[in-house]
Amino acid sequence: MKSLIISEDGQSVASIEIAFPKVKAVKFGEVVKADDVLIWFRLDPFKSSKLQLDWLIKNYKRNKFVVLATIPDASEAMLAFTSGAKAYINVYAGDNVIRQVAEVVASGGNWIGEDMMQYFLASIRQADTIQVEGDSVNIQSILTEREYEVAEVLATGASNKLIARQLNISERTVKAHVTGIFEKLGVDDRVKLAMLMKKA
Amino acid sequence: MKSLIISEDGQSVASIEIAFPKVKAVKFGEVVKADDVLIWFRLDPFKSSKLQLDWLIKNYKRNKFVVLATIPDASEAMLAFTSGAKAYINVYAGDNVIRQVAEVVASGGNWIGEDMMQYFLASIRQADTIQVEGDSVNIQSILTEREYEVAEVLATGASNKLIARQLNISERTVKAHVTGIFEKLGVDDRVKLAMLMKKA
DNA sequence: AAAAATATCGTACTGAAGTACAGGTGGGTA
DNA sequence: TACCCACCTGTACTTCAGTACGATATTTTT
Repeated sequence: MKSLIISEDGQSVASIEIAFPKVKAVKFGEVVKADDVLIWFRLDPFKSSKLQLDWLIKNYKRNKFVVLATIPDASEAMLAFTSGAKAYINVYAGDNVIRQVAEVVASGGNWIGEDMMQYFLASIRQADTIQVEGDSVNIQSILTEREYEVAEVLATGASNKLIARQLNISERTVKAHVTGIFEKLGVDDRVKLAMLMKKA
Repeated sequence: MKSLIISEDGQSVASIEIAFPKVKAVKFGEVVKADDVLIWFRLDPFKSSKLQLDWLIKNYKRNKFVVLATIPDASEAMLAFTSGAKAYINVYAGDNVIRQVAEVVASGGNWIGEDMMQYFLASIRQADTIQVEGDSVNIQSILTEREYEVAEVLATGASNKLIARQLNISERTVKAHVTGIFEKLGVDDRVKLAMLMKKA
């Protein structure tokens, strides 16, 4: 897979040059028609990340791309990934990292650095925990198995009747579980419970 | 970095053998003291993933590890990553992927397949968008200002009465807005709305 | 200027949510 | 054995959510 650098000023990136001596570089705004080309997109730190990415995905719909950040930042990374980036790396990453990322992306993977990984995990873990006296406690561990099942279905927006049907118990029993859950988690209505349960 | 395979029966894994001919394999339960060794941990599909991973991180605290799954599954992957795995791949992955993963992990990265990436993003993505005829549309842009305000307060778990007090309008008006919101977003109860509004 | 969208509020109704009394069974532990 | 816990169910009640009619006033769009 060939590589193409896109940056504000059309300048190249040293480490990519080392990894792929034949790499070309174009200015932000230029559109080069070429499938099967991996884009290395260098974000201009002085312009809106969102606008730059919007332009990229609009004009390079078919291409896989990697975002190069001058000052890596979790929320910018999130934006990059949700825009479809296959990797988000520091523009000063070494050529070995560049080669690695290129390989990973070419074979369908995503490259994620340790920081971003922590960020991802923190966001997801959070969804499943509540704060009890300062400690974050796993919801699953303080609910009984059945209660957790009820909570899971409830969090999809299901009514008590639906939950009952889904778990093959009476609506009354569902209510009993729900009440138990409320007490344990310290909430008083199903919306708050759903928010606590929210994962995906 | 050396490699070590750990599996239920102590059997090796073909593609890893190809990638790293000198790889050793030990049975689940055995503890081999060795720093700077990358563990390839093959999960037994017939036993609890959690218990297996708990054992691993207890006995191989210092080692980086990659989880090999027989039947890859998002929640198992989540478990693997939250347990500290650097990658989660199919046990039948080719030797090229194995080599790649080893490199990525050795240099401090995490390897994530496309499916898992989607799962991650779905969990974290600003839940501020909904799918309308395939496109993801920003909720804020399709609700009126007032409706969005109502939706925001509602998503904190507030009752209609509370929302009314908070926005200085009557409960009846809140209901009117809520009904309007439901229609626009295609939901029929406040729990589902709250889920749409929930941010990471 | 007419039409459409927005924001506000009223009454009345149905059905669901949530709680307050109950009660029963089975499994594990002190 | 006695007790606790998880799980299940019932009736009855109050409160809330959501909808179905309704309405008026203001602003924006056509």
